[in-house]
Amino acid sequence: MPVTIYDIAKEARVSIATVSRVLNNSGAVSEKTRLRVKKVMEQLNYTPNVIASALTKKSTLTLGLLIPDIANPFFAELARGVEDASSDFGFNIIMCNTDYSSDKEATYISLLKQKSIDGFIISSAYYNDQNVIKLLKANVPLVLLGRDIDDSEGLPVDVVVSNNVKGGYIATKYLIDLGHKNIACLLGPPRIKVNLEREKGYLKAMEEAGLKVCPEAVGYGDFKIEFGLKKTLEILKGPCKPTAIFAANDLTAIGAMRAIKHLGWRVPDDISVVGYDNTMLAEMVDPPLTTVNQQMRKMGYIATELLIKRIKGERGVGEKIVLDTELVIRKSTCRCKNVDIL
Amino acid sequence: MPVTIYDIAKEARVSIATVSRVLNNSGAVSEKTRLRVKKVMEQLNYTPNVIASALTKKSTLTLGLLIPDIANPFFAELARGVEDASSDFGFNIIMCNTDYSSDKEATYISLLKQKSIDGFIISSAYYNDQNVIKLLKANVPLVLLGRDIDDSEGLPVDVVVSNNVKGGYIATKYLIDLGHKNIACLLGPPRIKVNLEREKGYLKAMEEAGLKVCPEAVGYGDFKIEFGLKKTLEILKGPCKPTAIFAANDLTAIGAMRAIKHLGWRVPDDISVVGYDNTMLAEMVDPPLTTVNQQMRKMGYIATELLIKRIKGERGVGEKIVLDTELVIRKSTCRCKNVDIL
DNA sequence: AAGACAATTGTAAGCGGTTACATTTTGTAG
DNA sequence: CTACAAAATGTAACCGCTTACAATTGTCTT
Repeated sequence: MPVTIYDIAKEARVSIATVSRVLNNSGAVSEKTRLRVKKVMEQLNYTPNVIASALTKKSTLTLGLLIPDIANPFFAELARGVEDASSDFGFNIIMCNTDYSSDKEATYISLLKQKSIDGFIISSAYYNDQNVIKLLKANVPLVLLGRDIDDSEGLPVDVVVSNNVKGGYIATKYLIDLGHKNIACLLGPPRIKVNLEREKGYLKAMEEAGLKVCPEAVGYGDFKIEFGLKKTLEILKGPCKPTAIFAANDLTAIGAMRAIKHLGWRVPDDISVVGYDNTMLAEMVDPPLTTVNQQMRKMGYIATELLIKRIKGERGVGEKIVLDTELVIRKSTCRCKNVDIL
Repeated sequence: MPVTIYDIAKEARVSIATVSRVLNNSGAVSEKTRLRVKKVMEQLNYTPNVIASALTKKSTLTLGLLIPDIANPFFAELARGVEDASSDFGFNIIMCNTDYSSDKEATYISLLKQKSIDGFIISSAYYNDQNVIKLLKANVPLVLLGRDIDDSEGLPVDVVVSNNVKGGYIATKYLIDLGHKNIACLLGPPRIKVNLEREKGYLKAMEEAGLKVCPEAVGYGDFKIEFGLKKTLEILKGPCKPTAIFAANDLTAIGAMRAIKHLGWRVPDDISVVGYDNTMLAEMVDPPLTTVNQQMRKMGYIATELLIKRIKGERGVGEKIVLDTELVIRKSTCRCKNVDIL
């Protein structure tokens, strides 16, 4: 039913090889026949069948995007950047939600391989993600987005992340500069490297300022509101009595703010809160959240660009691109008033 | 390099036809050989090439999802439902952001057709979307998600939407019951049918209560914060002086709240605001937004289920499924205190 | 005008499966 | 033990396109 190169060939009185040549701008075709073939294609409203060409060329112009959850604004932003780049370069993306599960990730990967996708954009990697390692060993083109693995150096992976150590550092430093000395730190899952890095930044700032870290006031969780809420309640009821909280993402920070309000305190007057990510939520909560901005869309875009270049064979060794982070100061932070802690 | 049915056939001492039969559970294969072939597949770690089979079977187990913007939480939720269902039924989804542009939509559609996807989930349709009409005429399986077109009846389309008339009605009715008589209404683009429907619900509630609608207090926009902000400023500075605002999505409502605060009024004490969608934003803004809940994830899931059934030939005529909407009451609304309007 | 070489164009064999149809095996009634 | 239908298996064409290689045509030299 649909028109094929055979139809074009017949109508233009050439062989299918010639049709294929004008289709791919490959091989030598005289200008005269090229035009004739093109005209026939127009007339017959021909569109090439990507599946058929994929069978021999092994390229589907399709990429797989593995993220934990598209309903999470952070990943939605990344995904948007990825899709924008894909579209700009003539690729499409298949979106997969792994829900932080290695098994789901593995299932998707095997499915997508069967579909001959050209490469993977992986944003769900744990620091020692076996799925990723396996892909790399099998020499499958991929790029790590937002999350690095442990020994990416030496391997031909491109990694696009943002400067998490700096992010943790500037957030904490800002609180310290405001006079806070007792600062809690709510992190995401330790299996995700960014959390270790943000913690590192936090610790560095604390150490530089000669401040002690209260062990009960540092905790790993799961990046969700509930965690921020519960952990903050726990911390505030415990021995540490922090005057400020640094949370490793906006959702956790929002949970922290709720907990504070729930206990009858005020943000920022009694306790300052800094978040991380600068999702659209940050400017909408009350008070608007001071937070570390990551260039999520840009990260997604750049990662995809790199992957496509790799697929096209334009890249050899792997590279790690670190995008800058910066603090966006809003209303959830203020000078420390709680002097009884000093 | 990769193992094919030929390898399996040779190793299991059968023909490729038999291998294909056990692969698809089609045709008659004796239990004995079936087991033998399966074992060889295991041993050789065989995975079928979807592309090759797609060439003859014309099925790629892949669906196209067309949405305006994945970074918009509303569509992200829909997309999550869609992807969940796809995954449950063994399909994958290709995500496309149309940015509300018919041209972009058309481009994606033609690209995806070349890739032989099995069907479309379209959530970006204007009420008279020509792209959709064309697809329907070409008999391409598709389902409309969240947005209906004008004359979907009679055509073999499945449509999954939520009850927008009711949504507009209950939101407005609630405000009326709180004593508000002068209620503004901020709508999205009139080219999207849901806005007409929500307006219809609004008008119905107003009429039933015998209230007059102030023409300057009703306006179409673009579903964004900025619109809510600007339009609200305009309305509040105009002749209408409403005591409550019904906005056709949460972002617009948030914009309206900003405008109100900007003018030095308070929400809800001076002006009540109701939103629409119940995105996660609604519970995070200050004050938490009273809004109409739509079952977005469920909508996405059901739509995808229907599409897959249609692809499998299990459905004939089109059906329109209308999911219920309900009001979620939070803190952005209260009894009307502004008596000088009466 | 013939020969040499380059530029075009065509032929046919895949790519990895599916499937109609032919062939062989098996099972069972007579 | 035949005879014959049913079950199992094999053969080969095809899906729509790419591409190595062969064949043809065109251009220039001498």
